[in-house]
Amino acid sequence: MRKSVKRTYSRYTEEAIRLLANLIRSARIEQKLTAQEVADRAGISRSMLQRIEKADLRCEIGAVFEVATIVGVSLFDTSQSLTMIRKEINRSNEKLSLLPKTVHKAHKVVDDDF
Amino acid sequence: MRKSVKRTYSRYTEEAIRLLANLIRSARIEQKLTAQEVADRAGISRSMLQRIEKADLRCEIGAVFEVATIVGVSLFDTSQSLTMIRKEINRSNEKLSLLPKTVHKAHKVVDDDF
DNA sequence: TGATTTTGACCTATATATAACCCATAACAC
DNA sequence: GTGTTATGGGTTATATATAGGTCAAAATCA
Repeated sequence: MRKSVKRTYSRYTEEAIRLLANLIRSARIEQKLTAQEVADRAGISRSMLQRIEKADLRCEIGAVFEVATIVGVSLFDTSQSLTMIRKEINRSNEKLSLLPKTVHKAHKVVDDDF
Repeated sequence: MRKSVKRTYSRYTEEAIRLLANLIRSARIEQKLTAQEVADRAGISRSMLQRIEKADLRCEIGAVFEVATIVGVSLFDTSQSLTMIRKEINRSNEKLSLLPKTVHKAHKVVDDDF
């Protein structure tokens, strides 16, 4: 079953996406690309691009990132290139392999006997 | 009407989201937070968090960013704080106000009369 | 100015994502 | 080792996002 979904977001989340949306729109206009053009290239509908540029929080992250890539907005400042981002992925994979696989909370050792 | 959606993504998009997913999982485990805990805090289901950590491209960007925020992964290197990100938003708003509102392609001046 | 194009805001039918289960197994703590 | 919890991988009913369309208004350009 599914409950009706009503999300809340932190201020930081909202504004981060707001910034990303603004950057995307700026970049598109600077490059004189029509909304329809970008939508076509990204494989999405124009109405979807509208939502992305309006910072709609419920857009698919893949669609948003794809549009960002198309208009030239880099997602990670540290890694604007594919090779850079791959290095970062490798680093994170190494790190993950060293970390425990699961997180365990302390047993609920019923310590209430005093 | 709606056509069946089959998306394609650039390599860069895929790997950027892969990196983000890895960073999220690392951060969660480092902080000894259970998947269920993070999901609850983010207001999403555990299965959704699983998809986020597996770099599923079709997750809502709001949910992904919210989880990132919760476990402490900064979205923009340049702006880890709310005040910083707001400055960036202001800058982008100024920029947008200076840009043309729409993009126009050259008229298809039917120049085929020669 | 007028011609042309882009955009924003709707709407609808349908494909799809989602929450909430379940279960088996893995991982950890002791 | 045992006991406990976390996780991965499914399934299902339903809420919701999506593509695709329309229309009017705004913006650009000659």
